[in-house]
Amino acid sequence: MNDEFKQKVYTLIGAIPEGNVATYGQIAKLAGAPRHARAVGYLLKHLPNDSSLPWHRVINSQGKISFPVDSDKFNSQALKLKAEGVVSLNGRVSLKKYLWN
DNA sequence: CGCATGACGGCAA
DNA sequence: CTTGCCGCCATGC
Repeated sequence: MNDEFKQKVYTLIGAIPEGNVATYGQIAKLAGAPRHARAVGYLLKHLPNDSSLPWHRVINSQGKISFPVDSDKFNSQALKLKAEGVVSLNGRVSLKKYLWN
């Protein structure tokens, strides 16, 4: 994985305004690598704790959080999204909230 | 180099 | 709406 890709992904995620969300696929595509949705997931997973990126605004194409519904990760992300006005009933996000569609 | 894994995506049943 | 399967790709062993 090249730095170029990383940088773009980080930039794109950082560019997501509050109240909006984007999917892994969209991020990957806009980063110039259409089939790298999983690579994006990899990057987020290995994100440094001190990173200020709004990773919680990145969800999967099903409009849901990519974590088991009862996990801690899920709860924390759902909480953040809720705090930003993104309706996430049982992990679901309104389609209107997507930034790039 | 081969094989398994995963914060994914799309499609069929 | 729920499952299952398969394609895709970076990583780690």
